[in-house]
Amino acid sequence: MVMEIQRPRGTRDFLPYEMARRRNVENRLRKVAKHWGYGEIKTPTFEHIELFTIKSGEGILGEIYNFKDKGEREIALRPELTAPVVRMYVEELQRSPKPLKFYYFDNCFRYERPQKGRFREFFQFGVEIIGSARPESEAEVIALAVEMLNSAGVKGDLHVGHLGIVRALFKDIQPEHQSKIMRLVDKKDDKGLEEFLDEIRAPDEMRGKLFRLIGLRGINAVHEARELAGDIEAIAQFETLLSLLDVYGMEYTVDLGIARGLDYYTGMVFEIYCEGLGAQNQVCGGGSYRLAQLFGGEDTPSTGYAIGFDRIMEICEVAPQASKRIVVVSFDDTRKEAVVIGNKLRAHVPTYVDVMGRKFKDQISYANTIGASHVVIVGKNELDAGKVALKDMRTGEQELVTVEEVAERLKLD
RNA sequence: GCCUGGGUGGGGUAGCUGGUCAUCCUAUGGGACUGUGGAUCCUACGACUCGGGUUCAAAUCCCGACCCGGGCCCCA
Repeated sequence: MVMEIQRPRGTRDFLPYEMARRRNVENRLRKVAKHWGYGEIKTPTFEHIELFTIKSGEGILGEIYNFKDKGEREIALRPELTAPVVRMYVEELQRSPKPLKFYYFDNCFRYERPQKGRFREFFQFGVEIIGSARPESEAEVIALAVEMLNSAGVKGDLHVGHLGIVRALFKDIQPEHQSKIMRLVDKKDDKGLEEFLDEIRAPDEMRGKLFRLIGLRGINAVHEARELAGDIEAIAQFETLLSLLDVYGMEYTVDLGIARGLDYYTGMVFEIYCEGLGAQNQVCGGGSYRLAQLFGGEDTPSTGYAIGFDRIMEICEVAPQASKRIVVVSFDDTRKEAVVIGNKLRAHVPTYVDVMGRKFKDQISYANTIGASHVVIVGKNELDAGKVALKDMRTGEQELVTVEEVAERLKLD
């Protein structure tokens, strides 16, 4: 008795139909990224674990898939792709012309409890723009994210915030306390936040401003934020960003309560939410960050985001691209000719030739079962005329043509 | 990590107040119809997630593990 081996928890097999859907959506996203001038990159599936432990934040740590390799190195399967991209930049691209614009589509790994829209191996389609701290690049990145989602037929709610504004309030507090505060803000855990502020004896004035600030929403938020935080650089930049988003024609909600789970964000942050995903309603998240310095490079501002590809697949209604395919059917005395003809047709259109030793009728029946659009009949009668019979499976009509004509008519665009 | 619902052939199901050989549909292989598909008929294949426990007897009751779904947390 052998044990049946199952796939590990939180992983998936993708069958042909689902893969066709995924490729379809993937190609749409790629096309948009390409047209906006972003170049595809690929980084290793695993990295040294420090790359992710340095600055990704507590949240990520417990979720990392890690192991020691045979050379005793601590290795981690990547839980996300921003850190690897910045590592790559520091390692080999610091002296290239700015800004650098990259996109990637790859699998990531997190040890979490699987749920709807959440897996242990999942796919992110992401974008990073490196070398610009300007609101122009932030606006472009956000617009690109929305455009990509649109291309997949996904409509989401865009929320935009700015960590620099909130952080300016407590710039005198220790960094560890700051990130703890941001986490509480992110969770919208007002009670926990109050308790923590008590604990570190935060000044009353700051507390009041903080609570009002993170509650700010909508168009007047910037104006009110200025009254609360003063006329600081971050607000001016945020204001410019918002006006640029207007230029792009974006619809958005200002939300200064966005904090994000990864600790490396420093400026603009945004999230896009969608219906129909249960608890995992976020399909895209990103912002501006500074990571290069941490990885031994020069301080370099960057902006990026990642789209939860699997979540998009969950809600978008994209079907696989209709695939043409034909079946070559033959008789016992024409099987070899059928192989030759099948080979010619394969250069132009997906072609099936019987490999089951089936009889003529069953071959046609099979063609019907797999939804072939056409059948090419290779029989003695047809061959004697130097032709084959092309049968349209939908109409049932059939005509005598040459192999070249079949190729010409059915070839892929 | 926490709370909650659930696991019967490849897919979908009946049985689940313990008791013939576990039901039916579908899919798949083979066959009949013998150079023209979807139908029909015959046939083959194939399951109680795993491990303990209770019992004369467990798919059925109990416990645990594993896996799946939903929620919390976190995040994409």
